[in-house]
Amino acid sequence: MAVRTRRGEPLSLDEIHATALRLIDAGGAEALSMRKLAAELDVNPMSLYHHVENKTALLAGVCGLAISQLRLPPDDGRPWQEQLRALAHAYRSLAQAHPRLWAYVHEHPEVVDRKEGMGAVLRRILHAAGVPERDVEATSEILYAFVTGFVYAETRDHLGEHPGAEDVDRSYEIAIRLILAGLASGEAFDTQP
Amino acid sequence: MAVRTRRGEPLSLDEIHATALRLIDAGGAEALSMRKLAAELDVNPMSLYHHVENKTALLAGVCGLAISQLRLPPDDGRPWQEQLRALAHAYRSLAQAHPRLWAYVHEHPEVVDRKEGMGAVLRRILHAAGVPERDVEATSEILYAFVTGFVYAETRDHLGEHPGAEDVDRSYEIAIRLILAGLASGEAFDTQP
DNA sequence: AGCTCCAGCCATACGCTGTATGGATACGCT
DNA sequence: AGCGTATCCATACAGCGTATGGCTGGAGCT
Repeated sequence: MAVRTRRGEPLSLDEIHATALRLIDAGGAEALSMRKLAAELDVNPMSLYHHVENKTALLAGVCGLAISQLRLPPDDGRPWQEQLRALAHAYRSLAQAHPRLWAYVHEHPEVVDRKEGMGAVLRRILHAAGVPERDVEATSEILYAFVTGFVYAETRDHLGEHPGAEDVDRSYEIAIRLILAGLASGEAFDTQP
Repeated sequence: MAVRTRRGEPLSLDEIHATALRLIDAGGAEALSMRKLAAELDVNPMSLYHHVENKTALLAGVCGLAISQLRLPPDDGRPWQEQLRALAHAYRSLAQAHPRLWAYVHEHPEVVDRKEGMGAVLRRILHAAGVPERDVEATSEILYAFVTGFVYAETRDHLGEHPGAEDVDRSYEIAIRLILAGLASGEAFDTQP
């Protein structure tokens, strides 16, 4: 079952994912090529294809690995405002841990299943916030878009230059409060009963 | 000055931009290649480089052409809410006119100068909305991120399947109202004087 | 008229990409 | 002993952006 490889140990999927993530962190997803990855692993490029279907599957795997790190806030008794803050914070932390990978995620939203995990928690919170039932789904999509839009822009800028973490955090605070106040007002949902 | 070309007329930058936009509308920016574009124009690939520095410059040109279509709402006396709606609407219309090109714009924000046009109008409106001076800049960036995030998601989904334009417009209405209510509340800006 | 200049166009080539195809190797199992 | 199979590798193909350099033929000048 084992073939004498030019390196010691045979390849493993985890090792592939880990090195791919390293390369992406260093140079972005567009700097990742199967050949460079193979070189990094001291392996023939084609060997990768025995562990991974193709490059997009590889990238999906790496993204899934990162997403699985997301720690969703539990449904404790805290007010919905705090729970929403916690959820946004968890998402933002994830993005900040691997900004370049997250750029890829933003550009390929299909790798993250919004129906799962995150989406459910978000809908629960919106329900608690008094959003009318028929608008919970749409509002969930909207807030997801707002947060991803903000975090995308933030991580992008952050890669370029460092404008002072204080300003950034203040911006983040303003953004969150805008959303909370908008939700709390209830003015967004009263077109017809 | 003119060389017998394999087609009749010599190439022009406008013609290049127009056909590039057509190809992008049809298959997205990633389906645009210099060779395909040249074939479409019945010209040798290298001929393009006498009118365009390279591919990214070409894409920037096409984007700029689209962006120049943006009709910024004038500073009439209307309340800031309506002006903000108008601005968002203008932006959204632009994206909907060329969704696939806009996907590229979202993924390469550097092609659009936020300091210019759009940004100035947005800051003016926020000022009228009573946003404290020191937070106008940050809030402008935030709203820009919110709107682009929403429009990006919307145009993306819209490319996949057609979930009914009514739902989409209702979502858009909710999103706008969320922002307006959040701004109107003033709760986002009272950390310290 | 003859000259140069050069804008516009094209042919060739290089290094890069993802991956289809098929062959080599070496272990576990019967 | 021999087979199945998991893993790895060599070669090759089509496509990409573009560097380099050569051709052509009108414009402008002497």
